[in-house]
Amino acid sequence: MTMTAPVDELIVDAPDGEARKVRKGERTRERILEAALALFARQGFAGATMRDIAAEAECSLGLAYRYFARKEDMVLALYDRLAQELSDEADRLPKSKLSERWAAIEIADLERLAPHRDALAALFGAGLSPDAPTQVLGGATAEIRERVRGVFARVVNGASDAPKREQCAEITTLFYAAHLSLVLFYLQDRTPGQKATRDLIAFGREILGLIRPALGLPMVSRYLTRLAEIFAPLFGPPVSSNFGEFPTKP
Amino acid sequence: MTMTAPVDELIVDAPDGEARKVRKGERTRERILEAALALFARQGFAGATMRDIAAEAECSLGLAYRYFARKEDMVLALYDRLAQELSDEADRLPKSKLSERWAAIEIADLERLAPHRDALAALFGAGLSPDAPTQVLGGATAEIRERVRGVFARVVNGASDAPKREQCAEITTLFYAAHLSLVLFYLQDRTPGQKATRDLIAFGREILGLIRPALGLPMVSRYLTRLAEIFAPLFGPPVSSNFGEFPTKP
DNA sequence: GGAGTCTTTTGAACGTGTTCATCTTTCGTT
DNA sequence: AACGAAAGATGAACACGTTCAAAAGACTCC
Repeated sequence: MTMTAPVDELIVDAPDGEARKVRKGERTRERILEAALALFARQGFAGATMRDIAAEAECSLGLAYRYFARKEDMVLALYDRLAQELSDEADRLPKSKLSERWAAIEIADLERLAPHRDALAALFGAGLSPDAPTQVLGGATAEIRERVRGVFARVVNGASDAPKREQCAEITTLFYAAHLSLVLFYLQDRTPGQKATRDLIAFGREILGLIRPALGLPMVSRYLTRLAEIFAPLFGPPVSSNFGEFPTKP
Repeated sequence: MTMTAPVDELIVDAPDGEARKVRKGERTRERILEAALALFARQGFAGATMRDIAAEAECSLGLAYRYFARKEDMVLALYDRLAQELSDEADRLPKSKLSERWAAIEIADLERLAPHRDALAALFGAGLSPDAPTQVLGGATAEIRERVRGVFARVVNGASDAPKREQCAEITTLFYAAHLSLVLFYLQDRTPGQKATRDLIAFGREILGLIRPALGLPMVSRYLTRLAEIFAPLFGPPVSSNFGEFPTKP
């Protein structure tokens, strides 16, 4: 979260108009990330070698590893960025019905993901293994998960027909679960223009609108609680993470 | 599907009581596969190197690659085997209610998967990428997919309260989609004894029992049809596959 | 039993992700 | 100005998955 404190965070000397206020390494990290993302887009995740990336960023191979311990961490940084953008998007959402807000945010997310399908698939794929260093639902990604969860929390709470407080948390959990499934679906969707995924979102919107009035019923409410309780442990307690920390090596 | 015909399939000479009726390579393949699965179980998928496997199978590194073009193909062969076993299991299922049969087959499957979580996670993970050679929903796995689909087709059709014919195909598609999701859930389930997954199956069984009487309603029926149509293209047309073919190299 | 062909097997070599000991630069302190 | 430590950067080296040319063996047919 917070960076391991370097001797001083920023130097406000400002020799020229713009940069130099941040640590040099931070700019290097950015340069490497940009190079990586450009290459991922151009030749795919597997097709872009770490040596290619280093060359594109005009640095040595070893330096890339100083800022990104694993190749997938580069995609993780991208995912983090996309999640932040989505978070902003959620704030701009009109105060309409729950079903509309849900569909809107999912469409917005998929549009954002589109240019990076290949890289994201690699990230999710690598994160599937139970002992993977960068697990999708593991400790290293807890911060991002929390951020994405926050997106859905605001989608739910800000709706014109938002359910009552206690139920909002459950719905948020279920929305997050649905979101993960949707992304996986999307990554496998080969239909032109990802029509299947769009249809699925439209379907979800309809069902959600249909179901919304029933959320107050005790029986429905009880089932939702149970389902949310089943999913909750998988999204896990926010184990302490150190993703995003600034490297400080001995 | 069918193996590329070798000059002669089997020699019925039978020098000793048992083997020698199959081609030598087939026995070698089996030996390598057993070695691989043993090592996967012992040291995990990533922990078992191809050199380890070759050593365990007492053959050269190159030979392992003659029978399994990729490391993941070894897991694919395991998955194929498990799918076959599940298919047999489906035939042994009592002619009970749909919800019971569904829950029973899922529990049976997860019990089978349990010893190979790590390896299967690697297979699914590697297959996530759109350009992966062994894609989960790609051409190379079409045969297995068809087999697993068949399992659910029999689960549905053989139920004491089976829906009417046309709807069975749709339900089968949806069951297959649910199955894939369930396996992914299971692979991420860290709760002791995979309690969350078991709870999820129990939940599904309840809901299914609750919903079953409504399947005949035109409105419900129409929604199911739509949903099935959304999923169908992802499971794809059975593109010609050559997984399992016997190698015949120039 | 020998020529010819198909099958099986080998091990060296390549490319890639990752690690690490080491060098250079930066910057605060005296 | 000089020193020393922390930050930044390098590239050789390693392990692993994968490829490939070629050897060795098995079998057919004459």
